[in-house]
Amino acid sequence: MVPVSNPRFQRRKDERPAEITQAAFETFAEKGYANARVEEVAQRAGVSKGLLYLYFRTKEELFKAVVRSVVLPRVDALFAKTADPGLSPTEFIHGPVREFMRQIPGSPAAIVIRLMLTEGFRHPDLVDFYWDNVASRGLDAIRGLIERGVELGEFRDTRLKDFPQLVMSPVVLAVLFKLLFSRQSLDTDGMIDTHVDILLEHLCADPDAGA
Amino acid sequence: MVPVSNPRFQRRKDERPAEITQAAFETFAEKGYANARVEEVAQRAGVSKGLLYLYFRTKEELFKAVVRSVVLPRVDALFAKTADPGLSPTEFIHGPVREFMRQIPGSPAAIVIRLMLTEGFRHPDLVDFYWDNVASRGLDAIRGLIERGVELGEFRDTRLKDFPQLVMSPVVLAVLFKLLFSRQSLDTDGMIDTHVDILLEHLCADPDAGA
DNA sequence: AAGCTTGTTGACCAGTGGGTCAGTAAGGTC
DNA sequence: GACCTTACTGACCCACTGGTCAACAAGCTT
Repeated sequence: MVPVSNPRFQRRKDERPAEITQAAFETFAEKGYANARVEEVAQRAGVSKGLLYLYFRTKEELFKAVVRSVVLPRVDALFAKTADPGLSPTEFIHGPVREFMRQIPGSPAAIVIRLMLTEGFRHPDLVDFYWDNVASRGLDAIRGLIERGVELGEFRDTRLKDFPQLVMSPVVLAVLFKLLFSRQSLDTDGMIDTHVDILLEHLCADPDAGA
Repeated sequence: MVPVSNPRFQRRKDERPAEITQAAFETFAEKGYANARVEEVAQRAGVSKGLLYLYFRTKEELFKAVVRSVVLPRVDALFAKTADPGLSPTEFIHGPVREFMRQIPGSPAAIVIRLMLTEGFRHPDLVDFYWDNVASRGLDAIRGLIERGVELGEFRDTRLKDFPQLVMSPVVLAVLFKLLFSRQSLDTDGMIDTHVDILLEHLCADPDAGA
């Protein structure tokens, strides 16, 4: 009559970190860093708090692991799509770029952005990581895209190429708007479409039209 | 030999709230809400913690008082300038609006924006306050400005008027960028100028030029 | 200068939550 | 099946901090 069939727990060394990381992401997403209890993370992962501390030295280490594990796969997937050489810069912006911008609000990326803003300046090395792996690479990609369009004679050579941030700014705003003023409705897609139209209009304008 | 000349404290009932509020603003700005200690706020205000709790019932009340006291004067000052009737919409955007946008990053408003983002969704009534008194009014002002330009025949009638957020989005981005990636340099003024140029170009474009 | 009001202090309390560790048992090995 | 390694548990510790309150004294009034 020994309860062999019902062990209190299983040893699953390899799976634990990912499971804990996932639970932590959910908890941080709901509560933010400071208000997330390590105990709750452990519970969600179906694990004791002690075990969590076996895999992650501190709460801060856990937080960093979360950001890395959530961000890196997403970014890599995105940059994989970027490598589509069959489209002209105009088509590329009007297609994949616009689609990408539409998807960010409402995706886990939005939560990561919020976490970066919320907790970022208390974790400088995390910000550096984010800059190197996400922001910097993204801005370079946009700049490169514009420059390619200029070389091809498709785009005008304006100062926009010096400020690739301008391309993404409505996306960031949309993320924050929905996060903060969730009570107010905002047609995110419409806003992004309008923005993309304005940008393409600016880039493609006939230089001889005005003066 | 009674130390009459050196009283341990002075009674300054009227000045205390403002002084405490100011100290709290500085502390919240540096540490964020969760990491700011009430004790530290009291010390900065040159006051005991007990006295602070005489003027503010809880830490949260204190936080709300801070946001109100910092935001309201600024917003009112801004909307006072807005009432300049001597400028055309184009001139108005190119002048006061652009100047306003340039000033936000680097002003206390930036800190308030960060605080709203950081702590906002744990203080819904504060978000409502901010929406009613700042965001909503600002967006209405921009929308009104564009519509006036359209009526005067100065601007094209495009979808931009449905998304006044687009006008402000680079400012928000600049604030966050400087806050987060303070290590990276960003020519905020140049970016805003470029943005304003693109917008005015879009609004003023000769509708007969293209097709 | 005595007496009163009340602005102000500072020691204190209690809840919270990050982090620890002695002990337990899963599940291999021989 | 005896033995060993170690993944895992859960009770515990304690630093920290938001909030309280009895006592104190500034500075009026008379």
